Amino acid sequence: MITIKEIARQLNMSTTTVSNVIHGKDGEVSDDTKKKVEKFLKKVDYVPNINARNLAQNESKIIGLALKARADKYENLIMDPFVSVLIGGVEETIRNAGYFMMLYISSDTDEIMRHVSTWNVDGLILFGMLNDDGIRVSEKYKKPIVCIDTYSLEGLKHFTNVGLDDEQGTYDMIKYLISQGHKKIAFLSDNQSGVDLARLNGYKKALKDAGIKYKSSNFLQIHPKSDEIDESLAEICDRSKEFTAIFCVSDLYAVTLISALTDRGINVPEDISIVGFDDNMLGQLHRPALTTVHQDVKAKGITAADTLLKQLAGQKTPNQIKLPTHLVIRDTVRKIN
Amino acid sequence: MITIKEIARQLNMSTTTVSNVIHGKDGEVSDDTKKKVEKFLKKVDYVPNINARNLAQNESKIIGLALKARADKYENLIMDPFVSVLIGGVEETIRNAGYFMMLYISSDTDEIMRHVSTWNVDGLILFGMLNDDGIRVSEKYKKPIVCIDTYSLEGLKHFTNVGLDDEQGTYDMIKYLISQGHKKIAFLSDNQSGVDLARLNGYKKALKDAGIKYKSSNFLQIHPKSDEIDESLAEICDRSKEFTAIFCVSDLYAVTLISALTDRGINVPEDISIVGFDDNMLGQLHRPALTTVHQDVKAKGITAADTLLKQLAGQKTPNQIKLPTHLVIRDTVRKIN
DNA sequence: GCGTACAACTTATGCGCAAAAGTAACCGCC
DNA sequence: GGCGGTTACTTTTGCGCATAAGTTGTACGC
Repeated sequence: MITIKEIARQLNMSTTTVSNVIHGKDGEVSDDTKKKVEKFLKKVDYVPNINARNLAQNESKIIGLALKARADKYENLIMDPFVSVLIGGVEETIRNAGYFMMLYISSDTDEIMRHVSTWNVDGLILFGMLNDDGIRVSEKYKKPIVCIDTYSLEGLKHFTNVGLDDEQGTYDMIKYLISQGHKKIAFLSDNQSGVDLARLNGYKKALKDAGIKYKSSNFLQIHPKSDEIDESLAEICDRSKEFTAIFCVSDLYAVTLISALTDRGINVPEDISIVGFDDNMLGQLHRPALTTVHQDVKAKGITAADTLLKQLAGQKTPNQIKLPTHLVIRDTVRKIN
Repeated sequence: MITIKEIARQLNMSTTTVSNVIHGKDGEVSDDTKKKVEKFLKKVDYVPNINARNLAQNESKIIGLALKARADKYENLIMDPFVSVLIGGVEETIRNAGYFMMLYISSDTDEIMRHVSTWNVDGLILFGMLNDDGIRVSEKYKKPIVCIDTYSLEGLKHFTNVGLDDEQGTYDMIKYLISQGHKKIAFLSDNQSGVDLARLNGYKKALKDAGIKYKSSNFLQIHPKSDEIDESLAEICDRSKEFTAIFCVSDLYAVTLISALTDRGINVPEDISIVGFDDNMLGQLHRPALTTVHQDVKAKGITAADTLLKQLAGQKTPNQIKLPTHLVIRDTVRKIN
């Protein structure tokens, strides 16, 4: 790798002059030398040593994307197309802005923090952090942080959140189910916090507005860990007669559930209606095609990255960005009387 | 961020002493000072500045994972669960070895090369490169390179390839189809090079061994670009009566095709048998569940990363690693007479 | 014809770290 | 008692870059 010093030596000039040309500092250098240097740079295919540059500038041009997986969801997380689309959106945006992306997947917040400080990343995008983790990280590192899908009022004082109007999206879907004659609607999720809680609230609100009483027994818990999922699916299938429709917090769960039901001879949507949330390829390719709440995951990644880049450029950004959702009516809901 | 210099000042000793403790150079430093320094390091939560360290050491502790997307497959690539599982496998392995992963997605080899040299990565994992690209990159940067799923005899002189026995896997599947009475078997792919070509060879070989003549018209070309895919699917569906079974080079294509067929009232496996390759969640969750060739994508990522780490440690590795495949018989193949 | 302003450079410094080279004290040994 | 060897340090250097500070040379105004 050729260095500025060597280039300067060969061109018989100072390193500062070369450096000035590299940084396009016109006015500091004559057109003549500028051309000469530029030609030479191209010839030797000069690439700056990023470590030296970063050391001198005290920046890194790296944006960290930390995916925190709950230990019990690890496999699931990385399998989910949601994640790769998100990564794709972030990477593309960051790269176009001249930044680099360092990906970090862990279930340990401390490990993530160590990683962040080691690399002195310029900014951080966090996904899947527990609410308090985001705060912990942001308090320790005074770098801009953008969280994705984090629900925490306290957190919003410390970082920007990019999310959805989860409550509204769910509300719309439940309202749609009710309009199709459904009253016994279950809510399937793996936890009752953050995003899932917001969706649960939308569910409750829609029921309430329709005069249907919320029953806690209609909250169906799925255990995503690979050695438990079959059991929890079996339980849910066994109880399927209690409901006419099940709202699942993700397409993944919806499709998984439909498979389990189908295997037991319970047909969707004839015997029971199933809806999801996300609108990813899983539901799109499924037959019957999944009725679901659409969210634009790539846009989420892009928005998160854009917001972070703005903050790095010193611009103000709202501390809460909610992307819209819309219903995608396909074939897994039956109209009943 | 506290520096070694500052620590040395506060402890009233030289930076070298501190540095020696950090690097565990016993014998260079007394137990007393060692303990003192270690205590202090813990107290101030010292984290080395990686840029300075890398500059001084001329290494980076970064492994680059470059995903090259053919421009027309970009969306597709990042959507495919294949990619996220692969990323997950690589990231996990690299992280456990104390390395970091920089992810780079691009359709431009030159851009990837620039990225590589900018960051002075210690090693590179390439996926989706055209065969010659890998050689170009490896000739320019004398760093260890591991390619995934690259078919190039020439390339194997320059780098290690981690792949599958694609030919055998396909051979086994076609043989199975034939054992189920199928003779008119189509081969669906989007190109005829690399992995797909190896699978095509397996297909041809199995036909030949069964005394069935290969017809080039049985090669079905799918155009994955979003504005062309519907058209090519329609074409294929229109011709579906010509075959009793279609081998698809990926589960994604298989499931996509089944959806298209189903939408036209053509049932799988009653009217036509469809098989895939990969065995990912797409086919697992599909009903009827997809009969496919299993490959362990995570193992692929892990193996690639492991191999690279070995090379970085100066160990010899084979220049060609083929992971095994096996058939997964599920419900998309009908036995015919 | 002298001071000033400015263009076009060069020299020097430091970012934080690792490591080579240097130093000083001490111990044992013939 | 002088010398090699060892221990436990310190001083110095340099990685490649950016930049602050310094140095020319020259055109211009009065």
